[in-house]
Amino acid sequence: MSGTDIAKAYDPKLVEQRWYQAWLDARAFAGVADPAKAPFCIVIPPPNVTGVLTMGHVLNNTIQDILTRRARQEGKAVLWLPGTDHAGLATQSRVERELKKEGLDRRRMGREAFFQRVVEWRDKHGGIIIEQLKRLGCSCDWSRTVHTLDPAYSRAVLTAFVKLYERGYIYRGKRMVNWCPASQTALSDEEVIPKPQKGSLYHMRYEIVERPGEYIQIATTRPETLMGDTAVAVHPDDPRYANLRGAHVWRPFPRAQIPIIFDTAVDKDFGSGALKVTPAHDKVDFEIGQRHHLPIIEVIDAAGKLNELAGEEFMGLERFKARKLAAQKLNELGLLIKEDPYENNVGFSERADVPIEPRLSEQWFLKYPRIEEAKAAVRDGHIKFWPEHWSKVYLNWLDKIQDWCISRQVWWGHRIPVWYKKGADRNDAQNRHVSLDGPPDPQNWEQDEDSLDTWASSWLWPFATMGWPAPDAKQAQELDFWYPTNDLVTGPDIIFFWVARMIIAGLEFMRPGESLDRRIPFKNVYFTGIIRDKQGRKMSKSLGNSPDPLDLIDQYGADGLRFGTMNSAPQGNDILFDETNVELGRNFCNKLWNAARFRQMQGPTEKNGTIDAILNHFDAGIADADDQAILARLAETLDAVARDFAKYEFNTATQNLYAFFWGDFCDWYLEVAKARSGDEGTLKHVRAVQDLCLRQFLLLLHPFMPFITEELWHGLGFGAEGTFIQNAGAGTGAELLAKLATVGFKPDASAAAEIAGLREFVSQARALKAQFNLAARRDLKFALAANPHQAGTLARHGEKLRRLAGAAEVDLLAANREAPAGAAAVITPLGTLYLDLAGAVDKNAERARLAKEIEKLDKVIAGSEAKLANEAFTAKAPANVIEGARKQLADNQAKREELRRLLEALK
RNA sequence: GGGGGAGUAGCUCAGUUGGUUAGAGCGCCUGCUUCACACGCAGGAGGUCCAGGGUUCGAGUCCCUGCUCUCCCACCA
Repeated sequence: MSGTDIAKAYDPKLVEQRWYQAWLDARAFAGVADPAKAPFCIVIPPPNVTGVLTMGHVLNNTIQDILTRRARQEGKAVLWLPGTDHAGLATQSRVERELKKEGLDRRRMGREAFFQRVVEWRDKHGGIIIEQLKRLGCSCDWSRTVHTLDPAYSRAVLTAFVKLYERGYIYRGKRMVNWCPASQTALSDEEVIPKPQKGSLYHMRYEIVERPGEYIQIATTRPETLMGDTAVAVHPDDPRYANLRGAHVWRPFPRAQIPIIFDTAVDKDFGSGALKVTPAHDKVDFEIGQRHHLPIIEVIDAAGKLNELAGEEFMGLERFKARKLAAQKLNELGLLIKEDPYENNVGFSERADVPIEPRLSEQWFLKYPRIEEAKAAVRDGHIKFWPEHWSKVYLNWLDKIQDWCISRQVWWGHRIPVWYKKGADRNDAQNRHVSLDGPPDPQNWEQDEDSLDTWASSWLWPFATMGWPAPDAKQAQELDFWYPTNDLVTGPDIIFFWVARMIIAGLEFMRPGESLDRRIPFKNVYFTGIIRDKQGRKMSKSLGNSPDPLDLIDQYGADGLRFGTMNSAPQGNDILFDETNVELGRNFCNKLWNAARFRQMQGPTEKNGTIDAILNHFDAGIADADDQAILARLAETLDAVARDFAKYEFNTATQNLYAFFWGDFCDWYLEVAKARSGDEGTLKHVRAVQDLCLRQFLLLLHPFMPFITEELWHGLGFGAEGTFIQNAGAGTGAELLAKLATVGFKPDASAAAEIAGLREFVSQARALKAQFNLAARRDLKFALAANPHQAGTLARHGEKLRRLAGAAEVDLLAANREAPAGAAAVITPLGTLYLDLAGAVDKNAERARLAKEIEKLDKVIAGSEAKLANEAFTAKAPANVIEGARKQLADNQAKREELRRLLEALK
């Protein structure tokens, strides 16, 4: 911006792209590991490379950008390391959908061809999100962008696998997994979404072998699995079945004897208290089966169809059709007692949205290392969680942690680096080869078909992005410099998926033998809330309730979106998204823009306006209470925002910024400045105060609104050519006051109170005018019966008061002079203010108003009197509280006296 | 079932270690082209701080009980 031809309204489109390009051209975001500076590093939670920006990303990345920009301002060596995630199953599913349209199938294409196809798809659709993050203003070091399937990163992932295998943490096992029959892969517990389903509870009966004609009653929702039953279980304390120890029942089809067993996992109070046990198709049943050494009979195959073990009638039948048929058969055999409607929770595959099938499968598992250390790291405060309460959730999970199934039947990912001797037993470790590059004689081996869970790659993010495990010389120095990283900013929904696992990985792999503080991956974890719509629903594509952040940027500007989002996001709370918040941010940009315009209209600003340069025009002799008050507020705000940063309270920070700039600087100080049109010296001085406020405020605001602050920083001449605002610090309140002291400015503690009084006075005067529908009039005469100690105030601030109140005159009444006849009156901190209406006052209405005010005061005074009359209060309350109460009482009493006098005068 | 979080103005939320008469933005009502800004200015209405106990001289704030909403985990076949 330059000269006087500045647009009336701020147009972010003209500014944002230009500055972002300038930052990129200057490599302003490059992380330089400068040992002379304190390190500050954030690694981005890698978004899905083919994803697009959501409001969740906006929240998350705005916070990260705020932290990194503030750190640069503080003179730290800053690295915000970006990257993307290959999102294994999600991406593979999308490409498979495309293939289906073309009539293709990944199995027929073969692994290599399919992988290549996904690579092409990724390269075509990937990276959009990176460009979108740039639109938001994110100051990542893009030259370091990492993708989880990059060669170096992939080697890190496989290295971790090999190391953990060698250390005995990884094993292959037949275990119950959440099998998705649609995608034909195992899912982690976290990828299974329980949904309430309406179905039936089938009550059936099995005949007791040892007592023909006697039956045991069993309830089940899944009769289609009964062919895989290998026992019936009851609770050992259940008196109804105590006499059945050692007994057996007849499984109706295929007809076979199966034992009655006793296990505490059975709920006595559910149904009849007897449970059919199908170890192959239910997690709990599998565990019971293990305890009782039951055989495992799989009757459902990978596609969710029944197999030959289920019997001829069921073979090939889809599982839900089989359910109907099984019920029908039971009924025909007279074994189905009843079928009740029943609602229960069924686990659904998050991606394919079909009921998962608990299924035994050969999988790779990780037994987590370092669990105790991972707990200690958070419990003992080496890693701080914000808000703190998430640490309970974290510790709770680690207490009940289960082995992690890390293999996925997916091709888009890191293929498990295990080879099996051709034709040999894969479960015999003798027949395996585990290494990064495979066996020397590959013709004799075949590699495991599975790939690793995506989280088994991203859990290495804080160090594998920096060159681990094979850093070159430069990387080694940087890893040493920036690890552990400072802050991690993420959603609490991935506290187990990602955060906990990164902690474990860091402790296991980084700097073996060194202290906990050196091995943890980050020092602070800030958990954002979840952005919801106005009805409190999670934002989702299917609901269509998620606004497109890019539309919002087009409409309101990136700064407006950022500020509005932060302003409405208190720490630890979910955010109900409301576009009016973004509007608030946009409006604030405009306010800032216009305050700068106003300043420029008063005269040119200096080039390279440092604080010292500005202070050349500051005249301590001219400085009055308004200057005192605004500079004190500026100093306060610098410190308040610093405190907010220390506590990660970004919404409090935006509120402090907003209140200072709009409420104090614009609403009061700039208005007052308009009235201080004395000599050239006064003008220069007042401009200097404005410049100080604008300069320090732009610095303080910059992390929240990077574009407009950069624009104004240069437009107002504060920044030298080729420099950026992110490299200048806002400083503390004390530093500002110290600078001011060098030009003879001494803080005056009473100034703030005096200005508060003036503001109240002006407000009262305006209200008085409004009461008589005279708000727009500027030719009215006021008279003030000043309080004794306020007589000088009017003299000092008369010009300002007249201008702000819109008064032609404010007469100072002599102590003994009568108030004008027929005037309306209001009590202000300066004294009683009369508005001369020359008899136009409705006396009855005025009396009613005064009486009402007196009545209100009566109540307050009565409360104060009662409190002060209470000996317990005067004996126990601290002196300053008692003093405050006394003063309040005295003030109110005096005010009431004056009101009574005014009432009397109206008679 | 286990563990969190939250109930304050019509809406979304602040409210420091308990201490004057509980605040902001939006919305609403009234007025205003006042020489930066109508994305603005000015004035105003609007509150049983979920309910009931308790601690205290004093509770929106601390404790207990209950109610409502919400999230996470484990899930009853």
